[in-house]
Amino acid sequence: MDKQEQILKAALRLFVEFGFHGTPTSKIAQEAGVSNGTLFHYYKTKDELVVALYVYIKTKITGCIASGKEEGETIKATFKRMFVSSMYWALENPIEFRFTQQFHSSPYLSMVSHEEILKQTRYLMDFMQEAIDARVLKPLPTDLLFTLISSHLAGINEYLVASKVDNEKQKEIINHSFDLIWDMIT
Amino acid sequence: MDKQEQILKAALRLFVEFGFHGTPTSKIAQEAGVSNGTLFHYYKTKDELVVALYVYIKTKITGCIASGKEEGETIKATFKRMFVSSMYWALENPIEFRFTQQFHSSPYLSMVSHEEILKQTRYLMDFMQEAIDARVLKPLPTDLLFTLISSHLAGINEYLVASKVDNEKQKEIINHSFDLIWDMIT
Amino acid sequence: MDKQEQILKAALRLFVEFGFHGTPTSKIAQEAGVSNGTLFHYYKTKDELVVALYVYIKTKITGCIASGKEEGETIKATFKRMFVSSMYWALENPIEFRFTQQFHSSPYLSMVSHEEILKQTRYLMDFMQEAIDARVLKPLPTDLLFTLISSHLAGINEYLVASKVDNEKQKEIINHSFDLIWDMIT
Amino acid sequence: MDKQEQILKAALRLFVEFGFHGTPTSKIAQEAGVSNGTLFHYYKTKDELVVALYVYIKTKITGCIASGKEEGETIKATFKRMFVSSMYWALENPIEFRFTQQFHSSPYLSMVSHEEILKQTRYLMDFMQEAIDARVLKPLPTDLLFTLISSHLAGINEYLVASKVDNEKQKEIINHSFDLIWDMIT
DNA sequence: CATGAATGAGATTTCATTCAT
DNA sequence: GATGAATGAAATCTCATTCAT
Repeated sequence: MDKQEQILKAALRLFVEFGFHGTPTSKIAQEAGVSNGTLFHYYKTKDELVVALYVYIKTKITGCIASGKEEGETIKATFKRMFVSSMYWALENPIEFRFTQQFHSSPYLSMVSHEEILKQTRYLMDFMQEAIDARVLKPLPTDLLFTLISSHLAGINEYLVASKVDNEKQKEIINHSFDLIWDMIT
Repeated sequence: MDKQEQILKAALRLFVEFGFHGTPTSKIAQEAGVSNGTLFHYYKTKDELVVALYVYIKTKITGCIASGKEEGETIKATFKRMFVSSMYWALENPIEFRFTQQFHSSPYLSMVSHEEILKQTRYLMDFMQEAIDARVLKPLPTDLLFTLISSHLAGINEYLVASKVDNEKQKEIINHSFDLIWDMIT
Repeated sequence: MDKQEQILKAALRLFVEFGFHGTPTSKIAQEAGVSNGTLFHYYKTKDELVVALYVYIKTKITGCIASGKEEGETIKATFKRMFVSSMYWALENPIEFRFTQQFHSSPYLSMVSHEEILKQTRYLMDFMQEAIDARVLKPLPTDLLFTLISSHLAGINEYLVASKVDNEKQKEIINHSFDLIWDMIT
Repeated sequence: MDKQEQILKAALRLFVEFGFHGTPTSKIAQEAGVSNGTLFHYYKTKDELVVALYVYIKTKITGCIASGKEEGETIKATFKRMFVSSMYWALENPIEFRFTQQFHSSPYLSMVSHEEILKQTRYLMDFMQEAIDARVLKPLPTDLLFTLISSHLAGINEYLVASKVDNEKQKEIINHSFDLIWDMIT
């Protein structure tokens, strides 16, 4: 087994359950089945581990959202595909999603290099700029659009998790919420 | 001087700057100009202080949002008044607002008693239910509405804080974002 | 009510239940129904309170043991009366007795002034010396005799408390244990 | 060097001199020549250290008392051997003996598991039961016998330590005190 | 690469004691 | 006399991090 990945997996579970500061590195090592020292062999500091975990997860999300593009898709279709797949990713990976939420509202966020952030968001930013240039989206700043959509997604997700609706209803709400946001930005 | 309030003020500032765990109680006491023991005279534990601070701030927000009601206001007007005053409260009290954001995505949230949460949200929940009964709002669950609006507000606020637009533009965005959300929920 | 006595009563109960160091002065004050400051009004330090409580209890025991002397009693009869009344005192006042036991094997013992100790033991020491002079007791040092009898008493008491025997049996054991000790020292 | 044993040794010395609560863990670590953290690496809490020290010492005493058994010894001889070796152990290891005394009359006693206590006393209890079955000892409950002998031993020890008699005299007193207790229980 | 004993700075919390009212 | 808010020294315990094996 890849010890590095075991460490990340253990860290993820524990961070979400107990918070970053509520999780000692010793417990992560123990849960991962490695020694205390090994953790620090792979990650020089605890902070580095936290950030590495964030980048690891973010990369998975970005890949997931970007995939599935079909030829000749309309902008709206692309948008919807990305919106819906983000939504389902969050629903299917609640632990990972909660981790990113926690991370965003923590002092760790400022430890992620600017470059890394750009790398993660570039794809979406570029897409939105194109959509604006094509007169499909309203000519709003792309980061405002990004923020609006993200917070909308987070809101819907929070609701779906909290009020356990059945799959049918869930699908309906997701579709509906896409329409709402689409109306907002076009 | 009320030492209890001095402690809360100091805690607020430091928590937002350094995070809950990045702020030792000793620094809070020092910043508040009281002894270490005094802090623990008023709050049995650090956790208790954090929760007390949350309740203190939440109570202020709730009071602020609820105030200003005029006779004969339409539901939409009431809604807009509350939306706009929430927005301005967040903009005028960025420290307090960031604190509540931090608090919500922290393990401390689960330490707030259910009763306390109800007390804070009842007013809005009741209002939304009435608006639904009056066929003004869509017949969605009030907690979904609440979550949607909250995350929308947070999104807009984040954007306004990040991209420092002038007052005129700010006002425009707020009005516009109200229209967007109003379209979503009616 | 005499606040001083209330404090002593509360202290006794708490010291026996939680130990000297497991009992904060604040809890004593609370339990006694007086303010924190009042406790320190009567006793300058916690140590002083502990010692005062010891002297208070010891005085009661000594008085109890010395009382009941009848005219023309033989030395053995006097001895037995004192032995038995000590035993019953310990059984009827288990809290007080346990307190003295705790006190004896604690660093507080060395805080009791030599004079105070003499005052408490003089009566018994003198009596034993007379008994030796009268060739009734073996010519052993009185403090050895004292230690032997005390530890014997403590041993029997511990046993009687631990193994709850009925009154009849209890009486029998006490009488028997007197005979044993009497054989030892005569 | 075994750091764990160094810690126990330092703790023993300090506990006897200053009491359990008068001895901060920091001083134990310092005296043992290890860091503060090391102490807590071996013993999760101070309480755990205190109890571990007790078990450590008790095990040494028990081993010492049980050893030296010769073939064909009469019950009385075995009894005397154990009595005398207990006495000498206490005299030669006054620090250890005082520690156990302190421990017994402290709230820490209740933290020792029932099993551990049984393990320590089984040997003696069994022996006494056999002696009773052989009609050598009076048919008293073994725990009464145990308590009586223990308190007698403690009493004699206290006296011998307090009144520094010469070796000759000491031996005489020990022998004599054995005769006394033997008369009591047979 | 892997280990885990060792470290020690630092955090939270307790509590005897004081003192202004 | 009585109060209890205020104090701050000190205690226990945690935990990220290092390093010899």
